[in-house]
Amino acid sequence: MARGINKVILVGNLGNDPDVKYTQGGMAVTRISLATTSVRKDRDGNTQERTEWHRVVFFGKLGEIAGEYLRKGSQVYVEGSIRYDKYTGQDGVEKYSTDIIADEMQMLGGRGGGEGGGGGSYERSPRPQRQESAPRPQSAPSRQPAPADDFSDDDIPF
Amino acid sequence: MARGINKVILVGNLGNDPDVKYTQGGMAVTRISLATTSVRKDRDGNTQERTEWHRVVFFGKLGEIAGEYLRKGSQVYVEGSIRYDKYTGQDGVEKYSTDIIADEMQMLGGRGGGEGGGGGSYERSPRPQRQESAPRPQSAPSRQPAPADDFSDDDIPF
Amino acid sequence: MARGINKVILVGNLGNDPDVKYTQGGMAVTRISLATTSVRKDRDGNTQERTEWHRVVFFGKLGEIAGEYLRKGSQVYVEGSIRYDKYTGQDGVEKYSTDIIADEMQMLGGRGGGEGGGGGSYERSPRPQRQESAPRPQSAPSRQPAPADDFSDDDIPF
Amino acid sequence: MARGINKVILVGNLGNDPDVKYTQGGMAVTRISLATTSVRKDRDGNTQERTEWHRVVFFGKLGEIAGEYLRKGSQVYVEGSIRYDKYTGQDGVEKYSTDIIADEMQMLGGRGGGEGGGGGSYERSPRPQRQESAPRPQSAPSRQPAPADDFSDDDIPF
DNA sequence: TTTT
DNA sequence: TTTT
Repeated sequence: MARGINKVILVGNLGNDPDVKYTQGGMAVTRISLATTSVRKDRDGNTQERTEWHRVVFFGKLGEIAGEYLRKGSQVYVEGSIRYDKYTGQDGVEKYSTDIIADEMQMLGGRGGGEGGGGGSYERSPRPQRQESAPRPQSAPSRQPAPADDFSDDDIPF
Repeated sequence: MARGINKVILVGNLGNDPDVKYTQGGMAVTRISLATTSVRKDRDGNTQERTEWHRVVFFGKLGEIAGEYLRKGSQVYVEGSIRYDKYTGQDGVEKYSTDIIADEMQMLGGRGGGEGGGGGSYERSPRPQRQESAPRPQSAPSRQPAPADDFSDDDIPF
Repeated sequence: MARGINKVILVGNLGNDPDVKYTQGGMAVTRISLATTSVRKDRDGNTQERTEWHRVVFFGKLGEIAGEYLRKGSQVYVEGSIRYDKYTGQDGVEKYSTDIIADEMQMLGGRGGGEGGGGGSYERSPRPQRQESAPRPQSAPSRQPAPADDFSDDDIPF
Repeated sequence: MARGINKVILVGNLGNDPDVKYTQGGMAVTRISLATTSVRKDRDGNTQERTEWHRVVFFGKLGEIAGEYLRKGSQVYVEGSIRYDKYTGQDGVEKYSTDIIADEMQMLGGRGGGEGGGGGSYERSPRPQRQESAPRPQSAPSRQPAPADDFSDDDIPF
């Protein structure tokens, strides 16, 4: 449960190769710098461009895939959320940073700038539940008021 | 892995109470009819309205929550994807239907029209992996090139 | 002013070249068929694919650009809204259709599948304000290959 | 034309009443602070909350509407883009800020927290085309409480 | 600083 | 009907 929606959708190109690090626990933390450019005409009719550089972070399996397949120049679709952080720099001054925490990624263009090329979409892996054994979901009612006749006993369909 | 993005974001009101059914396996399949209205001025300056009625489907845990908390008139945020189906009606004629398969929902407005009221956001539960035992993720490299110094050993953070 | 949000975001590939028609008033109405594919593992661990074919419609200037630059196989980002229509077929039977009305488009991949290639983003032009004499858009070709028979001479519809 | 997609979708509650200022040219520049809260379970099964405070900016007509109808506590849907700015503070130190530039807004919940209540959606007005004499917008109040000192007399910025 |  |  949460309260509110915080969703970001980006399509842009990487300004550099991804930066991949690992936590002590072995989780990948991959960062990219992603450019999106918008264009408008100013009041004198001149075309003006402005580029935003987004700091995008991928965790876990998604971070490994990003680190492996993305390269400087790659075009990529990213979906995630905004996170604002405040920290104290080495100079003792309070600083602020903004990151996009990715939870879905799709390489675009067939060969985005890297050699591996190829498009493909990946989702952030669900956090593994920490539990002794996987109990049967308690949410399923013991008695069904009415069958959903157009779905078999499979799990959630497409 | 997938190829393409198919994403729908809706904010609207329910035209009726949810319709909850269950598969033989006990999975909830809840359907709602969601109205979104757009307004424009026609060439004569008159205001014209048009309402789309979306058929939204919630599966599993999300379907149970939708069935429990949503009511006719409730305002809700839904995120999901479009699914087109083709089937043969009882009259032998081919028919087409379009559904929005929800994977996130948030009740809006503090008391959307039902008594339970209250807002809150819910995500579609991840499909449980079917496996003998949960093996340690092979994706974690045996050796880490560099520690991600700003994340502890926790799982994926906020 | 409106009531509700009806938003669709697609990234996919064209199954065919665009179909461009013009209203009697000279407005372009361009249709494409856009594929998005999702993949999941079924309960037996087998990979299953499912492709949705979206009918996307571009009006006006955006329709002209889509018709000019998109080609079969092109990868494209589309943003728009869902519209459901009900009509009576030639056989007297009521039918339903679902279209995505585009209001933003971006060609992806650096060379979308056509020769013109190159990416770029375009927005639906605002509806021209009613004015003394509506000059014929200069971008409309002097000869229309085919009338868009299902749209009157109005400006961009809902 | 542009290159890239930079899209943000937020649903949240205002932490304070809107701050409305006007440029010397009479354009409203309204700022709100919008909270979105996410919840997760940490590895010990405890519920953890994290709230992001988004700085959202509305320009022009949209800014006037936001200033008029939104209030502390109001729930609102906002669509826009992210803009990162870098500036030198009064202390001579370089600082960074992140804003969400809104181009669509919808009040939620039937009575957003203010008296006017009611939901409704508004889009950013298209930039007026350069014209002989730019008439002063009639919607701008005859007296501006405070100048929006960080925007010149230009129209809606990036 | 909001909200539940 | 696309794409990988």
